[in-house]
Order: sequence, then C-alpha cells, then structure tokens
Amino acid sequence: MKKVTIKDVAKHAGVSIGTVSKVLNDKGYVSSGIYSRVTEAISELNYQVNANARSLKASKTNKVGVIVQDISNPYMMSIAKTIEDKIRPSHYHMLVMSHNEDPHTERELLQLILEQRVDGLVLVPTSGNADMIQKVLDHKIPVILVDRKVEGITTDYIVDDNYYGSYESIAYLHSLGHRRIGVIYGTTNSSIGKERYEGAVDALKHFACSNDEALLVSGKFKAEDAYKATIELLFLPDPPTAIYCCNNTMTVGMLKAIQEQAWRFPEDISIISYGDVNQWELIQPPLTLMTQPLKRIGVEAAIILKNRLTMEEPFPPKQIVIKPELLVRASCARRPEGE
Amino acid sequence: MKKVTIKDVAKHAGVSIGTVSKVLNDKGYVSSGIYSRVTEAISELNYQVNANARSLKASKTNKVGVIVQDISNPYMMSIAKTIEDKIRPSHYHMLVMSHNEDPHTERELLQLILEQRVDGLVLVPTSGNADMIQKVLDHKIPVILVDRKVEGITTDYIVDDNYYGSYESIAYLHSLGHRRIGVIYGTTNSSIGKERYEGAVDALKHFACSNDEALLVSGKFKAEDAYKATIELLFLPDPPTAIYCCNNTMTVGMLKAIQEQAWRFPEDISIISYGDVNQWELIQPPLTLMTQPLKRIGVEAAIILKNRLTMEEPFPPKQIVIKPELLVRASCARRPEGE
DNA sequence: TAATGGCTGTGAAACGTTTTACTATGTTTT
DNA sequence: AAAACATAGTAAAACGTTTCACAGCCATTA
Repeated sequence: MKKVTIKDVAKHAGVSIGTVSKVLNDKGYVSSGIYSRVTEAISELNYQVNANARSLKASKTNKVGVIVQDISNPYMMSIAKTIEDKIRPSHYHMLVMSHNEDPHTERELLQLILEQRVDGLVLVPTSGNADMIQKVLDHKIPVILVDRKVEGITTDYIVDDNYYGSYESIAYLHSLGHRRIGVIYGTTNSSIGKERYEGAVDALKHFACSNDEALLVSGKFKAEDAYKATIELLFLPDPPTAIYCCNNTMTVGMLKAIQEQAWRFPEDISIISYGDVNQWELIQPPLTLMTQPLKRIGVEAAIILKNRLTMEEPFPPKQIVIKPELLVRASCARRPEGE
Repeated sequence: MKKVTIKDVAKHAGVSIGTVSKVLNDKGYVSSGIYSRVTEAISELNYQVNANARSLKASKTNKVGVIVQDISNPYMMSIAKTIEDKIRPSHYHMLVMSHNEDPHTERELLQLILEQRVDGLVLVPTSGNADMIQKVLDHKIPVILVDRKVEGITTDYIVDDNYYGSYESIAYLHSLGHRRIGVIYGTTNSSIGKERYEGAVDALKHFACSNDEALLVSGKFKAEDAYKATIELLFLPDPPTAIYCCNNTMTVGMLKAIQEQAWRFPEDISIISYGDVNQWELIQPPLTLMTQPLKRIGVEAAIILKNRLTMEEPFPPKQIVIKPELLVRASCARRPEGE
C-alpha cells in the first residue's frame, strides 16, 4: 500500500488541497456536496493525516514528556496514569521514559524532549541538571516537577513535606513510649532523602530519644541494603524497640529481615514506614504508615499540566507541598513508659 | 527567547543551510574551520534541531508505540522497561498509552498511532479491533502482540501457554492427593481467560476430580470479585481442599478472604496461583505458583522489535509461546489419598 | 443598476529540515 | 600545461501539512 497524502485525496475527490484541509479540520466554508466527496475519498484511500507535518506547521505537537526514575515503578506510573486520563480528551499523548536516577541519562532525555518540541514536561528530577531544566523552561516548555524539587529552578512543583512526615513518625513512636528508635534512612544526597533524614534526626533530638549512633542506618533506598541494615539493628546488643523506615522500597527489605529472624511485630518490635498505602494490602498485621498521597499528587500535577497546556496567559508557578498523613494501624505497640 | 532554526545558525556562522545540516549529521565534507564555526554558532544560539521537521523529511520518526491495558500495571510496564532499555541506544523513544480493556479506546489509540507514523508498535490487544490492527500492518508498521494474540491477524506475538499452565496446576494439586479442587477463573471472553479456564476444566475431567459445579467460580480478573468467589468456596457445605486461582490480581482477593476467615494455608487449604513471581515476596508461607516469565516476554518482545526496526528485509512473523513453569513452594500440602 | 456581502473554493507561501546536483576551488598526475 | 581528482560549500527541491489572500458567484440591499 503506497503512502497516501492529502494531495492524493484532493486529486481523487477532484478538489484542491486547501479544501481537503478544510474538511479535515472542519474550518471555513465547505458545501455539503464537496464535503462528502472528500470524506469519501479519505476513507476509500484509507488516508491518515501525518501528525508530523501538522505539528511542524502548527509548532504544536500535542505531546507531553513524562520522565521518571523508572517506568516500571507503579507509584510513578499511577501518577502518569492520572495525567494520561486528564489530558487524553484534549488529544494529548505522552512520551514516557526512565532516567534510572542517572543525571547523565536525564540530561540526554531532556535533550530529546527539547528536540521533540513537546508541549509540556512532567519530571521527577535527579539532582544535577538544573541548567538543562532551565534550558527547557527557556524554550517556553512548561515543566512540572513531581515528588522532588530542584535548587535554583523556578517552576511548578508538587512534593510532599518529607521533613514533617519523618518528624511526625518519630513523634508518634515517642508518644507510644519508645525511646530507643532505629531509623533506616535512604541517602542524603537527594532532597527527599535529606529531608526525611533530618526530620527524623531533629525529632529524635527534640524528644530526647537515645542518640546512639548505631540506631541510624542507611538502606540506600534499596530493599537489599535495608535488609542488611535491619539485621544490624536487630543484632545490636541493645536493639531498638521500634524502627522507622523512610520509604516503602526499603520496608520490603526490612520486613524480610524481621520475618526471617522470626521477630513478631508489634510484639517484639514496632515498625512504621513512609510511603503509599496500597503496597501493603496483604501484610498482617496492617502496617502503620506515614501515607504519601500519590493519588493527590497525580491529580494536582494533571491539573497544573492541563492548565499550562490550555491557558493562553502564563500564570505564576504553582508550588504545592502536601503534608503526609499518619495512618495508625496495628504495627506499633505501646511501650511501658520510663524504660 | 525566540525560536531558532537551522537558518539562524547558518546566518550566524556565515554559511549555508546545507552546510549546517552536514555538520549536524556528520555527513559529507566540511572543513574543520567551518565545522567549529558552526558548532559554535549552535551552542551560542542554543539551537535544537526540530525532530518534527526531520521526521517529516525522513519519513521515519524514531518513535514506537506501546499500548497496554493500563500503564500503572507494573507487570506490563516491566516489559515496557525492558523494551525501553533495548531501543534507547538507537535513539528510539516510546509513546505509551492505556486502553483500559476498552476496545473503543484501543481503536482511538490505534488511530493515533497511525497518525503519529510510529516506526513500530507493541500492543497488548483487547479483542475486537482486528480490522484496525490489520490497517496498522497495512501501513507497513510492524506490530508485536504481547500476552495475547488476535484471531485472524498474522504478525509477531509472544504469549505464554495458558492452557498448559492451568492444566499443570491442576495436575500438581491432583498429584498431592487433592480431589475437591476449587477454581477461581477470570472471564471467558478473552483468549487468556478462556484458555486458562479450559485448561483447568479439562484437567479436572482428565484426573477425575470432583465435577461439582459449585467449585468453579468466576473472579472476573478482579481482586474484589475473587474475594467474593473465595468466600463462596470456603462456605460451601463441603469446601474444597485446594484452590487454583487463575491470576495474581485475583489471588490478592483470595488471600484476603482466606486471611479474614482465619483459614491457614497450607494446613486448612492448599492454594496455587498463576502469574509473576515478584508480587509475593513477603507472603508467608511462600506461594506455590505457576510462573509467568515476564522478564523473558519483555526480552523477546524487545528483540523482535529491535529487529523489525533495523532489519532491511522483512522476515516471517515470529510467534513465541512460552511454557510457564511450576514453582513449588509452601502453599500446597499433601492430602491423604482416597479422601 | 450598482454596490454590498455571504458563501465556496483555489493557489501559493510557509513550517524546518535533508538531500541532490552543482560549482568552485586547490592538488595531483600525466 | 592539461587532465583528473579530491575537497568544500551552495542553491533549490522536497517532505505533508495549514493558512492566508484572493477570486468567483449568487443573493440582497440601496
């Protein structure tokens, strides 16, 4: 089957190219006779408009870029899904890609985004490409940061209040009487990791909990490292009575270690995690959680994006910080005071 | 910042457009002096080539479409990730979208794919758009079906042997001595649902298990319906000694019901599921599973796609059927024979 | 009757590239 | 010194659209 262009349709219908275009876009005056002649020709020739040519002419692509750490991460993709649902009715579609937490990869992807002339970008940034992000903004492409912000960049973002979430998690454990609290943190080179770490540390200090350095261990945001970190905590001469784990991925590792060592929670140890609630459906007893409102993040991001895409007038950057909420379930036990 | 085109670069560097193009594509003869003048102009003006114009000229977009049920489904997206990793080195990128199991939506997406002139398509099809898929193929766009095939369409596909997987699951339960086996199946209007259903039913018949109709219940491929289905099974006057659940999503519902009713497995009831192994990391005791080789599906799909994209000569459709493997763990118990 | 105005359709320019055929230089080779 | 060749750069066509200015026509209106 040969490639068929608007020209072929025009010839086949015996009209000019301009007329066919009018029919395609329902613009201007076309008599009903001609109109049906053209639509007939279109379906007979099985013509499909070439979106590339169209975008070129219009300098508008109806594409938005979505760059996340990892497209197989269901939390990020649930946000992407929300966005998809919001923008598809206006005939936008998404380019989605993973930077795998590698700034160099992210840089290449941003380059691609620029070349592709997307109409907007939703980005979960690594740190270290502020210049490139600024470049995208300079090209008048709206950028919406999700989950993390970037130092020195003024644009829309939507993040949750990590410091607060961590602080309150510790506060809760303290309120139950815990004084020796283990913390499995991620890394401190990302804004999220740092904020959660600091929130926890500040709370520990404020509530005068044990300042035993051995209680602070890094799980590097990975399940395996968190597993090892947990083992360390459990085998301490004086193990913690509670553990706060800074994110869900690491919590998987932590739970594995606890299961394996046949500790029970909350009887032997109290645990609390920080993240999305959906991951833990089948875990018994149900985990007490500082809940990250993923649904809400997706919805807000989608709204902002939609507005950026459709509003004529630019509006000031929308920067949203969502406070996570403590979901008290059954994984933390009260501890006799004064111990 | 104004839009800057190849023309501006040419002017700024004092050369012709053609020369700039040569530099951009490293093609033809350019003296080193001119070359650096041009690259300098490019970075001074912050020029980015317009991929749309380029695609238009080349009639090649470096885009591939990826259409799945739901982009927030981690199993599908782990396949997508494998594909991404494989094709990005050759500077391809992906349009990804969800049809939500709705044929009408799928049709619209296929239309979009056609207009976008993608260079290839990876599709988890619904049933009911064979004509449209054929249209895509007619436009010389390679289509790779994943997880499901489509009646009447000759193209690459890669699926697992659902009938076999179901049959063998039942066979395994039978070999442990089970005779009253409950089956939670999905729906029978999709090829997967049908094949799994038939595999199970045929095995039940072949091994002369109980043919009590009440033991066959539909969970409609949803967790909630599977929950209800499980409750029905458990409250039967003569409940099954084992349950085979046809997919992971439904198994979530099944496990919930079992937990809630405080049945223990494998002591009170044996259970076996069909799906990807990664979902069940933390479930104790570890589930016995007919494992769907998602990794392998992704890898094979990526290889086929890559070949279709790069090979000059067309090759015959590659149709792969993968046999799932039984992973025996701890959720099934031996049953005294003859009961 | 002449002027106005609403329809209907057309031709050509423009969007930003790549590519092809061509010209203009040296530099060797005979 | 002429012929041959390698190198360097250019102008223009083409890719498939949309849009804009215009022209033809018919029906009103003055």
